[in-house]
Amino acid sequence: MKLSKAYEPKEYEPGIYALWETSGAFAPTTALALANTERAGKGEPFSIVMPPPNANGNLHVGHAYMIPIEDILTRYYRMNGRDAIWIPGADHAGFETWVVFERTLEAEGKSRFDFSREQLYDMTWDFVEQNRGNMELQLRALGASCDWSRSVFTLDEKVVNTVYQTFKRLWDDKLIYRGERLVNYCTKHQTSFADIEVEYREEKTPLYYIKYGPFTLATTRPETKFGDTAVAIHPNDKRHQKYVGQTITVEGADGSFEVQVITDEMVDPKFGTGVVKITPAHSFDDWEVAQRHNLPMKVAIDREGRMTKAAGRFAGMPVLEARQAVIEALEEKGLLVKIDKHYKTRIGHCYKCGTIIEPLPMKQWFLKIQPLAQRAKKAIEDGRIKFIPAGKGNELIRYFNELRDWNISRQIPWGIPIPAFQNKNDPDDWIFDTRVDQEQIIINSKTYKRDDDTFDTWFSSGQWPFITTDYLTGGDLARFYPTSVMETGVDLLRQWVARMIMLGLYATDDVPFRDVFFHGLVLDEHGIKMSKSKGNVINPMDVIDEFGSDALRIGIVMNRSAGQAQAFSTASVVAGRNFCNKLWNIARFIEAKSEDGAESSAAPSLDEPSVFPDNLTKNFSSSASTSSSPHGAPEKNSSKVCSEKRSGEDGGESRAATCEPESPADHWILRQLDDARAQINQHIKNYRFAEAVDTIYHTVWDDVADWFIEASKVNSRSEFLHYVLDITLRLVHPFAPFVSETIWTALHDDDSLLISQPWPEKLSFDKKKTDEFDQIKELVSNVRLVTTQLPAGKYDLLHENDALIAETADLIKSLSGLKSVKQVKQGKGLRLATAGHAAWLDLSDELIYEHQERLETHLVEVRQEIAVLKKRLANPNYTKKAPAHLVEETKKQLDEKRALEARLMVELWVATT
RNA sequence: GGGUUUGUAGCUCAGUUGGCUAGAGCGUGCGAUUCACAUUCGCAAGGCCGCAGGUUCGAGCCCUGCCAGACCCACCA
Repeated sequence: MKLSKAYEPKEYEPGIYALWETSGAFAPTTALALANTERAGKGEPFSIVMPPPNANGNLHVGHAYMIPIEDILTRYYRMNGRDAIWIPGADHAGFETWVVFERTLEAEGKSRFDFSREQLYDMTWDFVEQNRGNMELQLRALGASCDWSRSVFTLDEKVVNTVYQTFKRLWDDKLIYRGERLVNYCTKHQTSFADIEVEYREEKTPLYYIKYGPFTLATTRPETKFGDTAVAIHPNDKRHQKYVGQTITVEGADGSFEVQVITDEMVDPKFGTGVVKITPAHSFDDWEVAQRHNLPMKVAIDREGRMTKAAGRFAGMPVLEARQAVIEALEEKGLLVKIDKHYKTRIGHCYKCGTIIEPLPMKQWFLKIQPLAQRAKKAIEDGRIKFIPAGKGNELIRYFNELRDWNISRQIPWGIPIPAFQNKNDPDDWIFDTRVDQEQIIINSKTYKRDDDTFDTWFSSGQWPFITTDYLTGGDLARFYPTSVMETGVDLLRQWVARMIMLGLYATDDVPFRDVFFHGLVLDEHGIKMSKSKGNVINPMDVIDEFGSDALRIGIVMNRSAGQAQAFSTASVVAGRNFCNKLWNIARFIEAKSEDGAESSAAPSLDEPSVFPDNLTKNFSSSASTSSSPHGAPEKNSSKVCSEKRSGEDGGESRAATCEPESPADHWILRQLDDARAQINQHIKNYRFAEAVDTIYHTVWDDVADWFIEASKVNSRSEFLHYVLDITLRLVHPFAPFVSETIWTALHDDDSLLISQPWPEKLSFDKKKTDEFDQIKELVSNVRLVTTQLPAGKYDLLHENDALIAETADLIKSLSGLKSVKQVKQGKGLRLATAGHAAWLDLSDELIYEHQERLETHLVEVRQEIAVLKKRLANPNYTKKAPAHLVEETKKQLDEKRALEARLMVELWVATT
């Protein structure tokens, strides 16, 4: 029985995930940490909170980058014995979900206004509940090793309770206030938006020049004229000074009205005519001006986007219609001077339905932000939060400085209701009360009516780290706050990360996380932003279906750096798939080897995938695993110690195998693995995931497969092969968890899981032996380089009693594809330019002659390098100022190059003689 | 208007505080190979590191200017 030739991810991934999940491996203080007392408590707890994906949606390709990163971190620190948790979540995605839900209502010919708030809330809840499972299944498909038992939905009771607690505290601290402000209002969705939720588009819109009392002014919105309460000029503008301070009468489209003439810096004398009409209720600029000058406000547009009574005979018209009608009326009256049809300006749109956002005055709940912002700013300046990439911290500091009060109300039912009630008889009397399920409450015989608004999603999301860890209530997860790292997209820097820092510091007196890693946008293959309208969206589930989850993980993490928007590359996913297959075949080879070496019952059984994973632990046999069974089976093939240290009471928790290296190849591969281990440690610590993947990729492929396994074909010990595989699997696991676990469970007949194994410790090896293998490698490369240029055929390698070559003759022969390696009295043929060892390729004179040109080229190159090095050393500034070790290094290089030159000259001399 | 950021091989991208011959994946060329893997193996070609200056013993990396792109923010009627 054999493993299938190629790794088939689909056959194994769901089963493997189920094994992890049912084994409890995702929980903090894992079996590993508990069982390994000497490892437990190593370092601080590690925690990461998942940015909750939309409960109602599907994961997109951005998640396919985010989840692997968070998973790599979690698996890595878990294997390192840290008390590690990754808390998943699901987002009710207030407005996003609301839009989708409202669309289904509309499809049924219904409107939100047909239902009460409670009904709408319940309907939406059911709607989300129906769809919620998908998202979580997709997270599993990506291999997310998060602790599902701790999953938090953004409308869970504990979320609401904490949000109310925070709101109450802010209220008591006088940081919450009710204010009339201009808000960005979508007349279709009937809700206001935060500034960052408005999508500005550059558009052509006519600029009308109209007569306005004694002035002519330019406006794009003549219909708002009914809301004008002033007209402004720049303080230094000489042209209209005589009117300043006066009240003038303006003839309009529907009768005349009076406005004051004021001066304000905001007016650009060079724009239009240098005169601006001020409409405080419908323009953000004008609102500001009105605040400064204490101007009255007239509302000309209502929440439906229609003209109010103030518009006289235009009342009830939609805005755009009114604009046209007003212009026609002005033209009739001779008040229209000209129209600039080429004028372009930026117009705000609802980012969901595209409706033009109407600035409207509205009573809203506001959070006084600056006290919170300044504290957050200081925390960043003090370096209490580390940003990756670092520049993002400075960006936040600037943002905090200019941040204005935050409108936290939304006019949609799908969200957390604002716990505030208004006295029916005194509109200014608001009280905090959490009985939001009641429309009105009576307190001290006064009737209070509920505010029907809900919180902005980011008000609750902003508290996510301390909510999910139950920090305020002191649950058992409280030890994980502040969380170790927040991993999220650059696009959420302001709307989410900034708010978590502000609210975290406010509510807990501590930063919500130590590090923030920002991932960039994943673009399509050509570097274009993915969008449904462009039809270039890549569905991660399709990619998994075709290439496997591990392949997607590797492919997407590879060649990517923090914060950068970068293209998705199918080629990289293919590389990832091939990598998994490579690892798989390494395991197959090692299995086959131990089969060869095993005499009797020791046959390993690598089962057909079709039976997998049900018979997972049964069908992959015992003796195939490292030579010592838990019951102490005798070791074979080696007098050296190969043992397995196990810990845990009833077996199966964790194991650390060791096996002494013997051959140069053994020592060498241990060094390579140890280097990889150390490098990955550094890379993970620095959040350099692409480099970490690169390291493991090349270690497995180049070192383990291409050199060590190749060498093992000549001479191998099953135990040591398994030992190498064991370490390799551990190193691979955080990056390609499925394939590594599949192999692991296949090789172990107990219940042990790779996910719970310890990360490799420092490996020891003999440097002399590793050097020997390096020399063998160099010789082999040299032979390959020469023979690949020659006609196909087998050649003989000659040496004059070289100990290493003699000892490893078979190995060299095999690796180089030689006919033989022979010891001779006198070397002849082509002398190879290999350091430290004299060896000749026994070639005919013609072949040597053909090789001559190559040699000459090589010699020229080497001589050029020598010249460069000599020049560098001849420079007194270099030898004086450069660090000593670099100068030494250069000298060493020069020596090496000269030696090489000498060898090449010998080769060439032989070739030409 | 302000800010951030990018420009490195045919393509997509790495290159950490300046320091060995600037790397990877894919692609390309030549060759090999039924015995772990064609999702294979070996070898190679391919780079004025956007342009021009500057600092330095030394610059892909630091500084200045320019060219080209991306993104974010902002109140121009």
